[in-house]
Amino acid sequence: MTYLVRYDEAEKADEMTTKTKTTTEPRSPLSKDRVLRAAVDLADRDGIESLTMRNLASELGVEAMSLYYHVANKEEVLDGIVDLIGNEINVAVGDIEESPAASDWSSAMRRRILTARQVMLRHPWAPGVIESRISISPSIILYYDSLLGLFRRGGFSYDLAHHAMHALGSRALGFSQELFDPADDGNNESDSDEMLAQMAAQVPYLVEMLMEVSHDDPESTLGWCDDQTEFEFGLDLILDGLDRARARA
Amino acid sequence: MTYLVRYDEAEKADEMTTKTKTTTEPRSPLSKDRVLRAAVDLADRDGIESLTMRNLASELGVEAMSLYYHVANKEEVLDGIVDLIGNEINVAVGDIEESPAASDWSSAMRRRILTARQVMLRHPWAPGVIESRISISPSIILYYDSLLGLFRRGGFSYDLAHHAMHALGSRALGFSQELFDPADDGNNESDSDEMLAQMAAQVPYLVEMLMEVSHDDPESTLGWCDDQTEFEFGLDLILDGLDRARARA
DNA sequence: ACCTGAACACCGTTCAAGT
DNA sequence: ACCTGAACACCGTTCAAGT
Repeated sequence: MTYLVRYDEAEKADEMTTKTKTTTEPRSPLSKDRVLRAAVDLADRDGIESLTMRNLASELGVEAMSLYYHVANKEEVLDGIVDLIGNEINVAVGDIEESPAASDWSSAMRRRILTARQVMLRHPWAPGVIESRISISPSIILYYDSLLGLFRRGGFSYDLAHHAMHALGSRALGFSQELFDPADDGNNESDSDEMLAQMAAQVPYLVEMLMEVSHDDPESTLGWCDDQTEFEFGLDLILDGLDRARARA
Repeated sequence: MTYLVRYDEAEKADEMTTKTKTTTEPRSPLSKDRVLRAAVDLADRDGIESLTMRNLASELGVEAMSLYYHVANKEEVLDGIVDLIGNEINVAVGDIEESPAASDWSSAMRRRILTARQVMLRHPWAPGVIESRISISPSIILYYDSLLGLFRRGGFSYDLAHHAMHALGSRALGFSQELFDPADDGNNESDSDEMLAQMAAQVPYLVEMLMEVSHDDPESTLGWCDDQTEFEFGLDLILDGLDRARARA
């Protein structure tokens, strides 16, 4: 009886593999890979704060303690899901030509980074988890190495390429954690004009700026106000600067 | 008796005000400000993971539940300590001349940002907490407004200044969360040569780069491998790019 | 007005025990 | 080999009660 219940719960989380199984084989046993994939799905669906060991277990139709047979602890789960995201990036980026003309390193890198960004937009929790990791994921090392290869074939010294990777920072992975989202001050548009007038005395430049510019496409926003347009502006600024530094060297 | 014990514990956390108090007055009552300052001290001393309501309370010689009389919840504590850091930045930045020659907006901003970075280096937990906040701190809004003023007086349109703030991202506050710290793979130097040889097949460029370049000053490192040299390289790259964009406009 | 004790609903994790 | 029940040491937080 408990058995059947467990089966039903697991089926929800993993319909496809279950359907193709023979009916006598009750459940494919848990594996580290299934645990990690379920963790990504859970974070995608309910947010990273819902990713607790207990929630993750129940998603897999299992008790929390069973997870510890497959992963050492929650840190290993977090390391693991970052690595899955890294794989997703590497697959997505795989289609992009590897050896562009040396003069064109910049647009090749641009395409890679914007592709990585597409992956991040599918997993909005990923930037935060990536930044919380102590050791770096193997798949993301591979991604970095591919960027480094582009720099090298584009004529960068290792020294400059090293600076370049640092200058890109998290932008290399397609995101830039923004710190200030004027749209997210908890006001709707109607009362914001009044609000702005009151703020003008304290932060005159900010208020004037907000009255002139505004964000347009909320769909492309990743967390704060890292929207597509701003991301590309910053990215191109850096890529241009790097190309000038390369030409100078 | 319990009374005296409480007094002694609290004195440790706040010697100065206690010393100047009359001996009949036992304790200055808790206040939101004292709670927040104790929270900053605790995070500075023992790390942000030690900042629990129970730890914070005992630091103040009080029970955890007492804190809730002064702050609504832990989120308010975190918002509050970020605001304290913002104040610290504004004080440190206050000495810098406000109205440089228009042509010199860049070096004036550079000084401000590197000053903000000094504050961050004193509070290594601050970047993480800042990025975790939903609403922005008033003191940091003030800081942003001062940067915006520099852009404006330097000849930037609001539109370009807006892009510029986004391009700077967290660099405006003096940090850039780095994602990859090759030095932190858990190896000491002796076995790393062997290690590198094994990695070479998978990530050839990375290995070759690591053999050529290395980080030198661990003192200037903020968390990952955001060291002073790399931070300034990235910052100058962006500031240069922005100045070119301004001249073009 | 300010602080507390007891309790609640959560965490991650250990360990001995089940099949 | 794989999973579990009970328990532990922590969280943040509520609420009625103390002074």
